[in-house]
Amino acid sequence: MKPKISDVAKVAGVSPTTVSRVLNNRGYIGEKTRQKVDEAMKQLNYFPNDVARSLFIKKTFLIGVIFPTTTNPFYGQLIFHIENIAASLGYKILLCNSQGQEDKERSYLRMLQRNQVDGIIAGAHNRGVKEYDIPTLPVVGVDRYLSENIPVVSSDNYDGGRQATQLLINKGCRNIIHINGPIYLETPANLRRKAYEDVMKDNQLPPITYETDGDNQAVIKQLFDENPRVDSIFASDDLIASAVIREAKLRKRNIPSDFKVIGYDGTETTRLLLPELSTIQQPIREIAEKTIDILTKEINEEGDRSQMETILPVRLIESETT
Amino acid sequence: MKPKISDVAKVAGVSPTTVSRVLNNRGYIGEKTRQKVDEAMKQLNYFPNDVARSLFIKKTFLIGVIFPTTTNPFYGQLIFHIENIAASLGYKILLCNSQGQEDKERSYLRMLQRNQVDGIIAGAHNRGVKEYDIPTLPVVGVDRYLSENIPVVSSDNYDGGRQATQLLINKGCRNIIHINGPIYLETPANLRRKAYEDVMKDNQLPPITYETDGDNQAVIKQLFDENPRVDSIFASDDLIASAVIREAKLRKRNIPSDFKVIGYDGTETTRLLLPELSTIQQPIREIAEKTIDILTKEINEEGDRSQMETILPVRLIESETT
DNA sequence: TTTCATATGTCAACCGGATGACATATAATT
DNA sequence: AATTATATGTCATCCGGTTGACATATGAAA
Repeated sequence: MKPKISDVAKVAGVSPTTVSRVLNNRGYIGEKTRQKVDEAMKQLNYFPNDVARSLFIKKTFLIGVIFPTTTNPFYGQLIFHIENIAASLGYKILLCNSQGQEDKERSYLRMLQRNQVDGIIAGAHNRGVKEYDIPTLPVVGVDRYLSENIPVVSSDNYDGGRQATQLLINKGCRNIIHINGPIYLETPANLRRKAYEDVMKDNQLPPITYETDGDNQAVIKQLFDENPRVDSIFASDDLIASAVIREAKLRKRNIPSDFKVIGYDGTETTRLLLPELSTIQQPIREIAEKTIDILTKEINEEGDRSQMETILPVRLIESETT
Repeated sequence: MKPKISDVAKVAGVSPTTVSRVLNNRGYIGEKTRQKVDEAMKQLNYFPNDVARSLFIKKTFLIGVIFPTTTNPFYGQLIFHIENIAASLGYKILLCNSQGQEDKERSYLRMLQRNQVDGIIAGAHNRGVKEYDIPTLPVVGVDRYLSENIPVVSSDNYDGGRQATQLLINKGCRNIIHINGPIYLETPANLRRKAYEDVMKDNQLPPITYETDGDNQAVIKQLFDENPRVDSIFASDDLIASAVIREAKLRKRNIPSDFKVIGYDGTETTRLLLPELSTIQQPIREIAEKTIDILTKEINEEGDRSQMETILPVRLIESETT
């Protein structure tokens, strides 16, 4: 049986209350007593039961984190930083991979509430999941509009889209196509596409966009078939950009002289595996920092309801595909 | 204030015990009563408090997961599958990024015990962290020997190393160099190197190994400088392999005619970003499955202490760098 | 000598829910 | 009419730790 406070008290020869006082540094405690208690805890290999503690203090120091999948390098890196910063503040992470499925998202939300998390960070969101509006529970969205009452942190997607498109134009491209993931999500990431369209129009160029539903390869083939004169592609993330490069090489296009590609995200993993890819790098660490900052302030009821949207600057990385 | 069982009872016009009976499906419950209770719960937006429940039943359905970092695509994908399978069994994941630091690992272990996790899955391990030997708590290691009493799940690293080396030899390479990450970890992954050395010796070829401490690029440059005649490299993971390719291209080596590279891991992300890389693919999903299978059996005290090591087969992916 | 800060103990209530014991009531069976 | 399965209520206890109230003891300062 796991030892409890009363067991520690017996071994140390003090009262349970005294042990609790030592644990929580409350009231008067003598130096010798503290030592006796510490020794007893070590001897019994005692660990305070945070479940019991949480029940009483009505706080778990748990943060629920919902993203589509840790497999994607962007989310993997973002979650790493979130966990990291949270841990430094004494918070622990309950991990949820929603996989873009509404029902999973809903059931995770129930689960997190049953577990009495102190707050939720979510970057997954299907239209129609209204369950995020929980009056009693702080929630922060990352790159996703969850509800009018929920603060969002994202990078400057519009500026990123603008920079990417402008770069291609500056390099002399005219037949620039944008390709993005599922657009039905109400996400600030759609601004990348909007910026692309705006910049194209400003330059009297016709915007053409494709959308992948997951099968990147098929859509990209179609794109090339339907647009033989395409001279560059702005992909809404680096994975798609990579598939584009692949297909372009198969079609004997010369990168970057004959054909240019720029991606989006600029994760550590992409930089390592595909350093030649030009891309728009998101400030992942800063997004994590800001998100936790807002969330913990809401948890401690110091939330600033005036700033509902936080936008962080992106950085253009010019490499060898542009 | 969050509603509790007694609030639900009041609204439904029944006793708290009856509500608890409905929640746990225990004893006799009338259909009308069940409906009244369900409605009351919906009306109050009631969620059972799992903290209180856990305290009483002495089970949290929490699994602590400790790996170096979710940023690495191998761990990201592994954790995704672990979370996924765990969720389907009603378990939740407490995520820990140890970053290869002993002190972090230790403090995570304390944290997990305080939180009364039902079990721990760990793939991080620094020599000297003996705290994994927790008599009362099921632990399973992934690709890491944590202690003599802790079961390990890994892929067949020796066979992977053998296949990789043999492939290079079969392709006519003779100056094959192995490069791996920090080797001081007591990990089955060291078998990759052992296999490389064995195969080389079997073929009367001198094994040469390099070790990176994190700064891949520097070590790789040094490797090329010191071994101008190197004709192929077996890297212990795909990220290193990618850096090797990078450097080889800088040195105008022609891949694969003039110079060959094979990596290790074969994650989804690598396959997407660097599909041309030949590699040894680990069965990540199966590793996750087996790990959880062993862990849950230990949690339910159906553990099979005879099988302390589980080794799953790897798969050679021949692509364009060999 | 009195006063007070320090140190520790005892005791009870509480956090929210689970559960066993027991009482009671209704309706269906025998 | 007696028995039994079904349905619900009351009550107390427990899970492990926190906290406030109150008592008591000691040594130092006033």
